[in-house]
Amino acid sequence: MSNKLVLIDGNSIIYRAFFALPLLNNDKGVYTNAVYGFTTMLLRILEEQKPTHMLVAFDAGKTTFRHSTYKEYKGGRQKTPPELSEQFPLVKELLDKFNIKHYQLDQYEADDIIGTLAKQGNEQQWDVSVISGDKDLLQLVSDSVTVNVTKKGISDVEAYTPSYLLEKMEITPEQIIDLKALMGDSSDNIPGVPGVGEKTATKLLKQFKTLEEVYEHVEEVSGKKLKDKLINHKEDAFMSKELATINRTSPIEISLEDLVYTGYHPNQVSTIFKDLGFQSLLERIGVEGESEEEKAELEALDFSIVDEVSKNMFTGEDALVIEMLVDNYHKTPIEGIGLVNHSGAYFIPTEVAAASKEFKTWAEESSNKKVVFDAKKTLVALLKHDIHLKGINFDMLLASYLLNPSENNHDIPAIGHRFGKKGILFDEEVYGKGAKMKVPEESVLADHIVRKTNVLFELQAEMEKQLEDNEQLELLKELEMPLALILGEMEHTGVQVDIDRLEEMGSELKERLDEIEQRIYEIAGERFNLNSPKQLGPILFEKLKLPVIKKTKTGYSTAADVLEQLENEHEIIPKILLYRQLGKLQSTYIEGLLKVVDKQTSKIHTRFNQALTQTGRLSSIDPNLQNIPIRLEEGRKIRQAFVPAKKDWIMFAADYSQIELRVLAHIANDEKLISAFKNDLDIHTQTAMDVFHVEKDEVTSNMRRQAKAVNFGIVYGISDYGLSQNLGITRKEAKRFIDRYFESYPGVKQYMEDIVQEAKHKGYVTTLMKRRRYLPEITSRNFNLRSFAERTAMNTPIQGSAADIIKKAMIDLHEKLLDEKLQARILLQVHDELIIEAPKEDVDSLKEIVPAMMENTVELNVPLKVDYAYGSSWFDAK
DNA sequence: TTCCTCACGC
DNA sequence: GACGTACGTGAGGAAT
Repeated sequence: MSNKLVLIDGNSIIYRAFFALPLLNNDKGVYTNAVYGFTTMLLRILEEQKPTHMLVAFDAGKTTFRHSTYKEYKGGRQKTPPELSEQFPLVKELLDKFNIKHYQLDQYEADDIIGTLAKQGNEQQWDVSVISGDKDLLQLVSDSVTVNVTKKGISDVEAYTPSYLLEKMEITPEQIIDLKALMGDSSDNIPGVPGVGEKTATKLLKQFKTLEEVYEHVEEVSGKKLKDKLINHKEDAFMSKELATINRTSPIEISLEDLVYTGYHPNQVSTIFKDLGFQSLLERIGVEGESEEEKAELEALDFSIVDEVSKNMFTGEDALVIEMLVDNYHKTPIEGIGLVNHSGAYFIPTEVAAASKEFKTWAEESSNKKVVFDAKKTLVALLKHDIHLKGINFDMLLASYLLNPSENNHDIPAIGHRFGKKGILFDEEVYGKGAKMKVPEESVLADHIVRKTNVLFELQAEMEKQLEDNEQLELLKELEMPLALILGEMEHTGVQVDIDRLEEMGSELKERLDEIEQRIYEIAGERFNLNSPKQLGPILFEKLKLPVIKKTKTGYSTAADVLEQLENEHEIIPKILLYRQLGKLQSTYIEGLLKVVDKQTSKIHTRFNQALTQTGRLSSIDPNLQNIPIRLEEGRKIRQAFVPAKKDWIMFAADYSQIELRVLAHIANDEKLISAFKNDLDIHTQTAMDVFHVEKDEVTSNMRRQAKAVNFGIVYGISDYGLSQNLGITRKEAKRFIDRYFESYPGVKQYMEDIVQEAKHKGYVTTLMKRRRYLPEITSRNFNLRSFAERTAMNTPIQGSAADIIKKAMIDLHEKLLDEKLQARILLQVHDELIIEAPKEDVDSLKEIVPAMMENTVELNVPLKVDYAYGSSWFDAK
């Protein structure tokens, strides 16, 4: 088998990579973009070329033998940026891990090392491949030496063989040197002959073959000016030739045999990849058995697998982890339980804990403090085993969320890594993912769970300290943690669903949908997949020749706002809109809800995600009960299926009226806005009066609609563009509305300006209850990123404070219902409203209690106002 | 699986 | 003047 030698021009590739890629850095703040680019290139070469011998050559230092010929050689170059310099040692370290030789030689450049070895390889008739970003190296091309030059960026190379070179540049490899001699090279400061560029040089070489020949026959050169220049700069030309010539007999101290390459060990490489933060490359090197390997590296952790729980395992300050493999803890079995405290670490198999009286006693005693990860999940999971967990003292999930909501991974291993705890694997590494996910054998499972519990135990103090520094400890302990328990109860209680009612609506819908669908096919003259915008687009805009209003990345847009503009153009449009509307009801709400109803109890148990949104709001999943239709009557009927769990009970719904705008009035301390709310005016009408400068009775419904959209925009932090889309007006008009709004409410304008400054100064904004949102992009030079951050700075204190308020109201109300010994219970929260179920006879009490608790939970300089209603279903509570 | 488009709520 | 524009969840189709 013939040998394959790969020679890489290290400097050239690293420079290319550095300038081609954005300035990435890893979690330690080390710049890695050039290393990353170099590594991707390296991996590709290893895969594609399968070298038997390999070397990466580097330039040695400032001066080379060429400087004695011409001291200006490479003069005028920009200094290498420090962000790049620091990456060279990293590349060399990386090469060591790959078992790839690298070499540099004093007074010589990488080119010369490569030239010398390429020549040796050529003589041995090896297959030689050179990789560089520099076309100078093309002089090395021969039948057995291929030179690969990176094209723009580093992702692609162009392989030069003698014939390709001839085709592309119309010259031979040897002539590359002559070409350089004539045209020079500004990047290396090689002078060449002034006025001779690539075109002229190529022409001359085609005619005379070599530089020497050119000068021997210089009289035959056509064009007087060119001739004169050649004659006048003869010395420059020959010096340039000398400079451009790669030395193929450098005094290197290595031989071809030293370059033997036998492959790398993925584990050795994976360590440095992890240090550098090259997660995406780990897979590429096939670190499959990573969990096994990694585990071997983890320090052993002592723990016992418990077969009987005993009192003396507990200290009264214990970390507890309830492990489940699937996120839906309402219907997922517990895989095992971890317990760590000052005196020991334990793995308790689920059935051992479930059967243990000792465990239940410990768990239910509130004076036993528990450190947990995700109090709500822990609580709900144990409730299913009839264990009522009390005494939760710290919730790491919520703590991590409060410290930085923009962190999107809050599981224990991720938090552990962020806080420098390395002795832990990610769940995915232990359990696998997707179809390959499975429970490992008990010893592996137990080890992983105990490690997690250990991280939890060890990090509590540090995280509390950080929260304390941020003045957020109260937010955690007095707001989010108590709320978690209430949410847990709400989820566990669930909402009763009238399945028959849903199915009835479903079959009605099905009939109507079938009918509309058939009618649409008739009008279109063909059958197609109506749910596919990709298929619908051509039908509407090609076959029926409707005007194209908007395009998406993949074709014509058929979104509702587009179709609405075409409503009167063709009879098919309203039918499609109706089909979409009803189809949504059918698939998401009827079928979707039926899928998640507990067949035994006919109840739905959503999960409120308390550690997700950037503003502090909750979200609801599996199913989402925060987006049940209400705007259109047809959809609103879905709410008829949400009913009280018990006979003679009612649904009671209470919602804050304009809570965000009231919060804005308070935070901005805007006199006009405050007085509008103090006088309990219709805020949209008031805004219309102020923006359009009209009296109350002159406000038309259209003016009010526009004013409402402006208020909406203020609350949600949308841009002039967003407002223009909302109102179907131009961006300029939208901007005028916003300007007028600010003229009317100078306090609001001042607040908006101040909060942006504050965000720039501190790097974050806060809410009423000290929730934080970091906005690093507020200082970005990118207009979009910065604008977005600015709008976020304005909006988050408003939305976030409103979220704080309703959260506190839930705690107050929950406590009050207990105090009053009412059976009423909160079922759902939908951002500004609470859904409660209660016995009929509690209604009078609720009418008093609920608004009172919600309105008085905080005191602002405007009143909070709560509206309420009740009835025999959620639909009727309107 | 993952991405895109669409649609529902606040 | 560019850029791509409140936050969420979920369904279905299409490309991988």
